[in-house]
Amino acid sequence: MPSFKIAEVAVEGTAYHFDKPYCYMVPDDMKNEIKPGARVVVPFGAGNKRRRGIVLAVENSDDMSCKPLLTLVDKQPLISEEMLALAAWLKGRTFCTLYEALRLMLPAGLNLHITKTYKLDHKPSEAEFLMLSPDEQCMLRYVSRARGPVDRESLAKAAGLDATTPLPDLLVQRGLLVCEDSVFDHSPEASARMVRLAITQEEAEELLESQGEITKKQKSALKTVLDAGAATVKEVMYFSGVSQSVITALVKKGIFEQFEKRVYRDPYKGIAKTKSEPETLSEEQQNAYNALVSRYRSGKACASLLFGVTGSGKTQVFMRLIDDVRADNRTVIVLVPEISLTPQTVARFYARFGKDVAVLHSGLSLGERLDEWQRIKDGGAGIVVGTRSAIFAPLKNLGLIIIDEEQEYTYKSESSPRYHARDVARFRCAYSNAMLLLASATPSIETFYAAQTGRYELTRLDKRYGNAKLPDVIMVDMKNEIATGNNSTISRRLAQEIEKNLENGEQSILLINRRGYNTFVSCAACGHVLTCPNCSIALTYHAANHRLMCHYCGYSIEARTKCPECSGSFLKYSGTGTQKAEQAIEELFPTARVLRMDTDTASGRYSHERMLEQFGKDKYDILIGTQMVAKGLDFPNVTLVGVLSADQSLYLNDFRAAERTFSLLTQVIGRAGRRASPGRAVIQTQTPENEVLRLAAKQDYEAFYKSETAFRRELLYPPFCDICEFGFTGISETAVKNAAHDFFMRLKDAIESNKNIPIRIMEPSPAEIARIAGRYRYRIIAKCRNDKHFRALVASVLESCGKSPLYRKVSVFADMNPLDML
DNA sequence: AGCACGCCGACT
DNA sequence: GTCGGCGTGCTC
Ligand SMILES: [Zn+2]
Ligand SMILES: [Zn+2]
Repeated sequence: MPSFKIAEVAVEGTAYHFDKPYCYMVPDDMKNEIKPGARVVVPFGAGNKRRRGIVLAVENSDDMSCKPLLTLVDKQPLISEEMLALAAWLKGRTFCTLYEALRLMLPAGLNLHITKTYKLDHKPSEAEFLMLSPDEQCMLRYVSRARGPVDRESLAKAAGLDATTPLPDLLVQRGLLVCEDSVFDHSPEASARMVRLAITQEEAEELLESQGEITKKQKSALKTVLDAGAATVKEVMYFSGVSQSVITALVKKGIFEQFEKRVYRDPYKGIAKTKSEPETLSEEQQNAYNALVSRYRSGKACASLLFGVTGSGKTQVFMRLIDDVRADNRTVIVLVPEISLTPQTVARFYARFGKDVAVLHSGLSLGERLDEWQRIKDGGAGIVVGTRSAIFAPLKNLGLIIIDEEQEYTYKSESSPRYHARDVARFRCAYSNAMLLLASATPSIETFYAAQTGRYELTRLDKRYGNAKLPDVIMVDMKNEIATGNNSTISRRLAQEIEKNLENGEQSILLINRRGYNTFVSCAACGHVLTCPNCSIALTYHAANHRLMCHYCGYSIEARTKCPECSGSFLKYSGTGTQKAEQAIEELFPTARVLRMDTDTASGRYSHERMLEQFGKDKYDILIGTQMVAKGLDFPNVTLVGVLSADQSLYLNDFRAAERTFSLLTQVIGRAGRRASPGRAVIQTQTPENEVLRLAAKQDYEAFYKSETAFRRELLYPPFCDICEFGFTGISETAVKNAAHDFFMRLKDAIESNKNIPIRIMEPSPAEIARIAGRYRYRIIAKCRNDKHFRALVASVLESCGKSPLYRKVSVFADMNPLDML
C-alpha cells in the first residue's frame, strides 16, 4: 500500500475550539528536509488562505485526504523537542492555542509575514490600458515594472493614494491584476521610534500659521516636535494629545522623519576582557551556597527558595552556583524583573562570565534579539539573563533556573498565553532534571507555603550586609493631620524629617502610587466625575501637558473649567498624584533638588536608569515617584523614606492587596537602612493600627505570612485552593453579559455531571473596572483545584461555547491563578 | 475568525 | 421562478 509523509502542523489564527494539530501532505521535494520544529506555510480553510505554521511531528501514513504543505521555510528545526512538548503543556495549562504557545519560543524577527500582494494577470493591450483612469494606469505601470508581487501599500503610494483605496481590487475584478498571498521572511522594524522635523524650523512655523494645510491635531503634534527638537513617538502622543496615526500622517507628508535612536550601548563595551574573580563568601552565604549546591548535585529535578533580605548578597551565591552548573556543561537561565535588568546588573554578569552570557530583554532591537537568540541556540552562550520571556530561551541541557524577586507580578503574562514564568520554569526543570531556585525577601504566599510544606527546600540568608540596622518606622495618622488643619499631602512629621535630611545633606525617597497631578476631577455643582468616554475610569489631570488623561486607554482632552454635564464652572481637582506631590515638596522646600520619576518622566528605555544614577551620585536631595523608586538600585545616602499614602493599595478589592502592599512597603522601607546609621521611614495612613502596615514596619515577613495564611485558609484563597477567572469582553454590554451567563450555565452543567471535581463558582459579574477601551468586561470567578480533571472540564466548556452564536462578538478567556483581579 | 452550504422571503 | 437574507457547520 502506498505510504506518504504527513506533517502535523500547529496553524496560526485558530480559535481555541478548533485548535489542534492539522495534517498536511509533505511534497516530495521537502521529504528529506522536513523536521519537527520547522516553520511552514500551509493552506487553511475553505479559501485556502496561506497561514503560518510550525511542524509538530512527521509521520508516515496512507491517508490521502489532506492538503499539501506550501512552503518549508527551515531546513533545520528552530524549535526543539523539549519546546514542542512545552507548547502542548502550555496549551493544556493556559487554554491558549498551540501556535500562540509556539510563538513565545521564537524571537519576533523570525515571524514570517504573509501579505496580500498583486501582480499582472497578463500584459494589458493598448486598448485595455487606455480605458483606465490615470491613477489606474499609474498602478498598472508600477506593477509591470516591479520584479515580484507588489503589496497594497506600495501600489497605492505609486498612484499617490492612501492604502485604503479600492482601486487595486477593482483592477483584480476587471481581470487585469491577480491577487495572492506572499510570504516574506523579514519583518519590518518594530516601533520604538523617534521623530524629528524633516523640514526647516521656519517651514514648520509657517505650517503652524497656515490655514488648511494640516489639521488641528497635526498642528498640535508639530508644535510639540518643534519645541522638543526630537522626541519619541510616545512622548509626542503624550504632550500633544494625539494618537499615533496623526504622527504617521505627518511622517507620510514629509513633515516629520522617523529615525532609530540606539538606546542600548554595546553590551560588551567597557567590559574588561579578563573575567573578575569570584568574591569570597561570608559564612552565611557559604552555608546557603553549600545547601543549594548539594541539592543541585542530587541530579534530580528540584526546587529551592532562597529567602534572603535585599542586600544580603544573593547575587554572589547565584554566581557561585552558576560556576558549578557551567562546570558540568549544563546551562542556566536567570530571570530578573524588568526594572532590575539595568546595565549594572548585566555588567556584573558579563564581568564574571564574559561572552558566556546572553541578555534577552524588551529593549533590544529585533535584530539584536535575533542575534542573541541564535547565539544561544548555537551553544555560543550558556547563561541567559533576561525578563519573563527569557524562560523560553533555546538552551539545551539546562541545569539551573534562577528567578530573582520571584513574587513580582511581571512574571505572569497578562495576555494569552497567560503563563507564569515560575510554572514554565518548573516544566523545564522537570524535563532536564534541573534545579529551580526562587529568591526573594518577600516571597509570594504560595511560594513560601510550598517551602513550609516541603515542596521547595528553604534556604535562608537573612543577615544584612555590614549588619545594617532596620530603619525606625514612624506611622503618621492622617486623620489627625486633617483634624488639626493640615490638608497637605505631606504631614508635619514627614516635613520635619525631610528638613532634617536636607540639613544633614542626606537623601530622601518619597513613594506615591498614582501618577499625574490630580487623580480625579469632579463638578462642585452636580457631583459629576469626569470619566473617560471609553473606560469606566476617572480621568487624571496632568499638569505637565495641561490635559485630562486616561491611564487605561490613552484617551486625553485639554483640561477644562466647565462641567460637561451641567456647565457649572466649579470643577474640583482632587486626589494627589506624583506631579502634585512634587509641587507640594517644591513649595515646602524651595531650595531642595527634587527628582520625579514615573512612567511619564521615564519614557525612554534607559531614562529610569539614568535618573537613578544621577540620584545615586547625589545630584538630587529628594526622589519622588511611583513603585519604580522602591525597586532597583541601592542608595547608601538615603536615610529617609516616606510613603505618602499606604491606604489605596491596601484597601483594594483584591485578596492579594495585603500581600502586594506588604511587599512594596517592605522593599521601600528597606531602602532607608542600607548603611551603618539607621534610617527612618514615615508611613502616612488613615489606619495606623492596620496589622499589615505594622508588620511591614517591622520587616517581619514570617509574621505577615502567618496572619495572611490564616486569613486565606479561613476564606479559602490560594494557596489553599486555586482560582480560575473566566473573562468576557466585547463592545456590546448585553452580548458580553449574555455570554457570561450562558458560560455560567455551561459550567454548572459540567460540574453537575462531574460531581467529584471540587469547584465553587461565583455568579458572573462586571469586572472591577467594568469597561476598558470601549470594551465591557464581565467575569466568573471559580475556586477550584488546578488538576487535570478541572482543566479538562474548562477545556470542554471553552470548546463547546466556541460554536455558539452567543459568543460571536465576545471574546472569552480563562486565566488560571490571575495575579490581579481588576 | 472566514467561508460555503442551505433553506425562506420579496421581487423581477 | 431566482436573488439574497444570514443561521449552521467546518477548518487537515
Ligand atoms: Zn456639573
Ligand atoms: Zn480610557
